[in-house]
Amino acid sequence: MADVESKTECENLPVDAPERRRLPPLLRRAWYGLNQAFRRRIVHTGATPDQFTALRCLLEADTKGITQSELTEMMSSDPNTIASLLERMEEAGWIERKRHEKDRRAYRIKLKPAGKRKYKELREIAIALQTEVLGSLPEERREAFLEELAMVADACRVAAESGKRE
Amino acid sequence: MADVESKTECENLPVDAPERRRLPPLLRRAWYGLNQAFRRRIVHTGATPDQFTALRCLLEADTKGITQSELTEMMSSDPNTIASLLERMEEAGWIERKRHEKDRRAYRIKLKPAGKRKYKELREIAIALQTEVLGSLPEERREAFLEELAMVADACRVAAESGKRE
DNA sequence: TAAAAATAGTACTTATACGTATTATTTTTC
DNA sequence: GAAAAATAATACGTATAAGTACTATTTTTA
Repeated sequence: MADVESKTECENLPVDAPERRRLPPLLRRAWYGLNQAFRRRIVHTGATPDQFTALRCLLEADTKGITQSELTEMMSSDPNTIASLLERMEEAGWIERKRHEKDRRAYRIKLKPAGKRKYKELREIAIALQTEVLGSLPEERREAFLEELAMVADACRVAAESGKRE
Repeated sequence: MADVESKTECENLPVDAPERRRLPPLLRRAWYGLNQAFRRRIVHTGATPDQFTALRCLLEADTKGITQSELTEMMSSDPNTIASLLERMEEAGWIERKRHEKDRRAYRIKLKPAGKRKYKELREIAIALQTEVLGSLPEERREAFLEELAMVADACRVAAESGKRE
């Protein structure tokens, strides 16, 4: 792995040297910052960032209603986390869970009208924030950046899956 | 269906259309995936990803020892979270907290030898993972990507700070 | 088709995120 | 220089992340 002489000057430093930009701290800063900003902007609605993410996934999914497993996958999350998330959302009256007609182990999660209204309310705020944050990049770089971020995100998922049960 | 004139075809879709790449889900996927992968690879060491982050910050900081507030800032975290994190790390014998000699409200957090050893052990694994994930990008794009991610991360922090107490 | 393996979801646990309130101390202000 | 404001850390509460173990059900396999 140790190559390089003639590239940029940082290439001779270890990948985790404090002087270099490092992926994990940057991802952490970006995600925590975005999440905090969003939480603070929506606290008056009674929703949390994760609840918004769940509402979005449900709205964009099949109208028949997806299962908790499918939502877990869509949210890059964990079955336990999703179960308690949905429990609170059901109490709030935003969703309902009905037994799957083909597989009685599973539920179909469906958005209720109150959930759709809540989503619309939150979406405006989310779009404004996203636009604000992406505005920090030159416009001609935005699509390429998202493309590269998608590649990195996929690589992270692959790394996570590979270590699953060893 | 509104279609395109001058830009790329996606530019007429709302920024949050499911067909487009969207910053928040991508950041979520990347961060959660990276964190999960790292957690699974270090579980045998008895440490968690956040504990590693704290160890790294402490090691790279002033040898006199930083305060909890400073660590909170460095980790983009919260004073409460840091307090309980450090409590566990102190029990594990990796750090110690001494009263600050100038400001008796504050502590100086110092790495103990066991903490330094633990960090060295974890660092190898962290570097391998980071290299693996960044390897998903063409080499000539990596520095620019990190640069742009830093800009986005800063914008996220600014957005989070601006909504702090309103 | 009966036993084994896989899957959907829950219960319980620990770690983290972060909000509000409180205490101890320092800094600011009048 | 004393009261007011700010700051460092803690206590307590709720939400989320994710692991292990468990139940109920479905699918696979022998």
